[in-house]
Amino acid sequence: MSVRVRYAPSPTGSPHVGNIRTALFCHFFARHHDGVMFVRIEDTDRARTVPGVEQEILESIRWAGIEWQEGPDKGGPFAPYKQSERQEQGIYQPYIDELLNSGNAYKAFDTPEELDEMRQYQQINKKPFGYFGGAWRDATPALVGEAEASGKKPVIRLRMPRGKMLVVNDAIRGRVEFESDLVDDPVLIKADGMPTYHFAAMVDDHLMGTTHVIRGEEWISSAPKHVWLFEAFGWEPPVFVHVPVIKGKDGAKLSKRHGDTKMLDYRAAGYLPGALANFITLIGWSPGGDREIMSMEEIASCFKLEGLQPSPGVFDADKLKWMNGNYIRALTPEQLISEVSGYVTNSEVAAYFGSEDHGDPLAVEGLALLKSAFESNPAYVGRVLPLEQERVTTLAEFGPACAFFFVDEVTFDEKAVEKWFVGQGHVEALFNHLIAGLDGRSSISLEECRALVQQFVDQEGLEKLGPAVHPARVALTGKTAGPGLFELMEVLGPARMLSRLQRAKGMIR
RNA sequence: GGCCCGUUGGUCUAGCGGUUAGGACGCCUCCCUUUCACGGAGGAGAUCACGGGUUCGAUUCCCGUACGGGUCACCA
Repeated sequence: MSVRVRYAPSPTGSPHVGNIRTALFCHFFARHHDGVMFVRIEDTDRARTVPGVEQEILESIRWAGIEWQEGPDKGGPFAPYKQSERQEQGIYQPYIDELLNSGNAYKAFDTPEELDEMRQYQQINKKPFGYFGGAWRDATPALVGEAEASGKKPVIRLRMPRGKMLVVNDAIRGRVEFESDLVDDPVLIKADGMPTYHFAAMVDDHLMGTTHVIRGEEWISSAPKHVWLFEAFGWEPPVFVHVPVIKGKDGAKLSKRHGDTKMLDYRAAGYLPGALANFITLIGWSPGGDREIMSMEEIASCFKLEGLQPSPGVFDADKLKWMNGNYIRALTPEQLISEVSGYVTNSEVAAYFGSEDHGDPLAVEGLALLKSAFESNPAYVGRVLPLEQERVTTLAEFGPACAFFFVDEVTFDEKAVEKWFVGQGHVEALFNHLIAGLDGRSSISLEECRALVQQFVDQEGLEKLGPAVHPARVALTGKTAGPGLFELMEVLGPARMLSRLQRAKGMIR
């Protein structure tokens, strides 16, 4: 039987890295088995559905490099792939009727207030919480008829069995047992007529031929309800795969408090999708052995359920940065240019670094400089970028790192000026030497730059390059750290260097 | 609180009865070198949560305990 997995997000909030990791697992599993991955939108809660989120979900998984064959955006043999539409088409009706007729479901007319009271009572008396019968599980037909006649809108609940051991076969944990007496009767159809997750997802999983249900660990405690539903229908259940949650540095479930959690925030922050996808699939999954940096293809080819971990993992932002730097360094010059130009023109980037949570004026400024340089002098940018490639860990860092290439007047670092412009007797002579060598030229090669500096070193009888290189770098960039001096000189060109050198001369003390 | 799941250096992990417990991030040292970074070579850091078994032998198997997590909605 060929594998069919579903990614079934609920459009109630922006997808975060945990959600996307689940989607990644679905994708790799399906691809590994040449199976099908489909997306199904679980929007049965009308009140909590947030407009636009469905698009964000699709955009997030698309950016992550996930491929799906069927979904709300592309249709498929089991369309529609949105539960609200399936409900409108009456797809769930015959199944709830079937359950009602077989006695596996019943109508309950409790009011929310009555249920509240019940829960309070259970809490005070230290009883298990939940609907274990209430007033309606065993109500007489007469009573039900009466309630119906009075116009009350009931919910429909699943009648869980009593005195039975419910077994969930989890692909990661093996056999997990639940005493049925401790599992309460879940609502299948709400009073407004909409199905709940418990009902719609299981019916759809069956109807859509789902072979494996890959979902978050938070579902494991309701899994016995799902298993029973399949049994009540006489259907073959799918294989359940409950993947562990992702935690923040403090050990609590990843949330907004931990900084970025929205998937697309990482795009705005300058992460490459391949790096992010690589990194998050390694939380809770391992190919075995030492492999870490892997392309989507590589992961798909060796992805096995056995590599999935049962315990939660912590999201280590430092390691993500390292991995992203790795991916940036692996970019060809052409890829580098296209990645960065796409990045700086993305409006969500400026918004991200301008926001209160991630405010970073230096990034905003540097990225704006980069963006306008792309417009005015793309060839120059193309030469600048490779010089910083191995020095950044995110696309955003190209902004501040490259800024000195694009400004008319560099910003001098106080300490750098202090160290190299003060009390260094040879610096003025150095600058004059460079100015003389640069004057009148339209361009200069890396080797010519080296020769020019070397010439001064020889003239002055200096033992090392340092005393010439360091002041020159500060004069040209304002900083003590950056690309190799000769590389940066070549790209900067004579004209820019001349004006910087002149200005720096005035700062010698 | 009930039920369920988990527990290898700070973090992600390899391991699947016998290993000097391996790798990666981070940290430190050194090398390379015109700085930073990259790269390279080392280092510190784990009584494999604890206590009992099983076994000739347990990080690996079983049972408790502790700790952590998940879940107890007409939310998913």
